[in-house]
Amino acid sequence: MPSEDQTIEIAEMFRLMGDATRLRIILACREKPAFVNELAARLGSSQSLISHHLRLLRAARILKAERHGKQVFYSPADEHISSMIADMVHHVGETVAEEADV
Amino acid sequence: MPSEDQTIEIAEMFRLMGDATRLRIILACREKPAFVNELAARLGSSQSLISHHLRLLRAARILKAERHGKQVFYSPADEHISSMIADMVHHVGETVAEEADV
DNA sequence: CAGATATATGAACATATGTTCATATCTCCA
DNA sequence: TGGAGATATGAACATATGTTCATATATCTG
Repeated sequence: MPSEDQTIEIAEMFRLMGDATRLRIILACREKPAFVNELAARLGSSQSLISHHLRLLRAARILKAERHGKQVFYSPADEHISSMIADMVHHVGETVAEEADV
Repeated sequence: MPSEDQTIEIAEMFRLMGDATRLRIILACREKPAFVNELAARLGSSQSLISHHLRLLRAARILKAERHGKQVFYSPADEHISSMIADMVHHVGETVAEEADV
């Protein structure tokens, strides 16, 4: 059993992944790391919204940022988190398949 | 890449795990499945609060409920989700250890 | 340096969410 | 059947959160 502090930290991690917009950003970076404007375009969201969320994901070390001139390049920072999301993707895919079988 | 619907479903799963009270309930059931009143006592929360959260966890098939007379027994329903949480517990434990090393 | 481009940030707002309190529902037993 | 115990549920409330708009900051180029 995790400590109380760890429990809160774990919940915070899950909470960050628990918003569709943020999850899309993580998935997008997983598929192909990109600059902020590219992410905004790919996800069809405003630059401001993406940037606000990127800040949270960066602070939680889920994504990392590298500046290249005027642009900032975002990519997965935490492979463990990243593979956990992949695992959940797999899980949901399976669950849907099971339900379809019935 | 998951579909839009799947993305929302995945986010919803993470969101459910992203609240400290709910996470504590899941962890408690993982450690030792129990009746509602036991869970409330172990977590030091009100029966009402626990029950509200149990409803969400049950609906998401993260926990399952079995009635035994007047009491209702809750235990993990989804082993995959359960092991994913265990994985996150491990992850946070490691991260803390790494930071301590520095 | 001035302007343009890319990103970050702050304020404001509407909505979602967790918690509490009161009460309903269900189950057992005298 | 009536009452007590265990759980579920609804309303109300305070707070947290996601989004937008406006604007600041940073970087490059002429």
